[in-house]
Amino acid sequence: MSNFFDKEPQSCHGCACMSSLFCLLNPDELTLVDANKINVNFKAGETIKKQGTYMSHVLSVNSGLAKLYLEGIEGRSAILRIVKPTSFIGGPGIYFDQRHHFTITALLDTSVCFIDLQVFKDILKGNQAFAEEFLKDFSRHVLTVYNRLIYLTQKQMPGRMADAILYLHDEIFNQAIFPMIISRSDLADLSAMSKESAVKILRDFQKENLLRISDHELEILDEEALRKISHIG
Amino acid sequence: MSNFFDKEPQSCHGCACMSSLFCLLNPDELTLVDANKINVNFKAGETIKKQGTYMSHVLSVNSGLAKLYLEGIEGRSAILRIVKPTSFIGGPGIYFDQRHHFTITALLDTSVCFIDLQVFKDILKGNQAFAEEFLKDFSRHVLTVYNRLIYLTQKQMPGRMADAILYLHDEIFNQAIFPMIISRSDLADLSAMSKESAVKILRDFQKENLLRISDHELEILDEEALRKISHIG
DNA sequence: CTTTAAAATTGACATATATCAACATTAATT
DNA sequence: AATTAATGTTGATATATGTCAATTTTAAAG
Repeated sequence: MSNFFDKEPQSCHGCACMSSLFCLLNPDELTLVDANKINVNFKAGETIKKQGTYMSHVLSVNSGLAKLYLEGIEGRSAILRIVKPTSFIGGPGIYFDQRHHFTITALLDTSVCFIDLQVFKDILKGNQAFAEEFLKDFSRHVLTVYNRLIYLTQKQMPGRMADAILYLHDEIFNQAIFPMIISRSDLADLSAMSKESAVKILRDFQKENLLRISDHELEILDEEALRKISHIG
Repeated sequence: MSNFFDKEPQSCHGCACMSSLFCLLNPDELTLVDANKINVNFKAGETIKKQGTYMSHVLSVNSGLAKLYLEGIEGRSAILRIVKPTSFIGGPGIYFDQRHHFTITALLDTSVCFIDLQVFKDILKGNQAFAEEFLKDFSRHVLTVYNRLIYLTQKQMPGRMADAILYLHDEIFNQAIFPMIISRSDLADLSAMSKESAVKILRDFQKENLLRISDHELEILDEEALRKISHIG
């Protein structure tokens, strides 16, 4: 899809891919970011950041799609969020131990800007509105994790899968039909079950005409029923 | 246990109960906190803060013990942490929506200071070291929630219960024998299982001489074995 | 001290869920 | 087009876990 000519101007000034957080920077701060960022393109499937590594930069996703997940026990994963453009990605390591506490993998070809962590922190110190918005973003993330903890531990499989699909609908794609770029294994990691169980639940949902998965797309046919299943648990 | 005469000086200056975060305040800031805080004593069982209510203050636990939990589905709870003195309690509501996103209940008679949120925020703005420590504390909390999410969704009951007990040992009491002030129901909420299952797992642990629960205390008899169960899952 | 309420305990049972192994389908590579 | 690898699918089976109902123990209240 990308070729030699579609490269961006490479300047943060006027960058259309800038995540909303950075809109709060003044021109000087933006110049500083510009001078201390690296832009990298990842192919689908590639690892953007690996849990446990040193955090030298914070991230901003310009285009594409990625999954952000905790690496758990014996190779199992818990997906915390699907990252769509344009999103800022920091994490608890910024102020705790300068490590990444989750792994990020590209689901599609994905363009990411890496912004020097020290520069980012310096700007945070000097720009109150920026700092507040950063904290708001982080807090919102924490709330989604609270929510995930509840629904993953207190609902059973159909409710969890319904929540995963409604999450994709409400937060990522915002339409009843969306491309099925998330594998059954990913859906299992989003809803804390084995991939075989995920397949079976999805089959049941299709039998009951709640949704359709074919031609690389997922269509929600009965949103109300899905919400009901989510609600019942 | 408390009587008319054991009241504190009521000044933050030189207060022995101050949580470590507030040690980073200068005298003027501390005076400001002092003038905008309320101290309240709760009896065991009382609700200190209720999820969903407006966040007018942040909290500091001076003495006693409390449980901090998410209210989930159909009255079920997920305990995020046991709060021991002296601890600061903020939460994602500070910068997101000024609401409390968890409920806090006293497990013992507990003394809490409520510090005006706006005053707290104002001090954060002006004191960089204080702000950094606040963020570090919040980030540490987020990491424990990540950890909880993994172990609650990827381990089975014996591993989860072992983790709950080791959490009490490592983080709260720091000794092999500690008072059993946490009910079976609380242990169930700490390890995401029914209280009947919690009872059965604890019985098994006692049969295998991993621990002893009697006379209102819990003694860890075989820490290594517990850690092994935690590790295996 | 007695009564009542709350918490803990138990076993039987139903069911939710993972695992396994085999197979089918699709995508990637040569 | 052929081959390989990855992903998806299925049913049979074992097991983990919750629910229920009955009972005991402990704590609280009069």
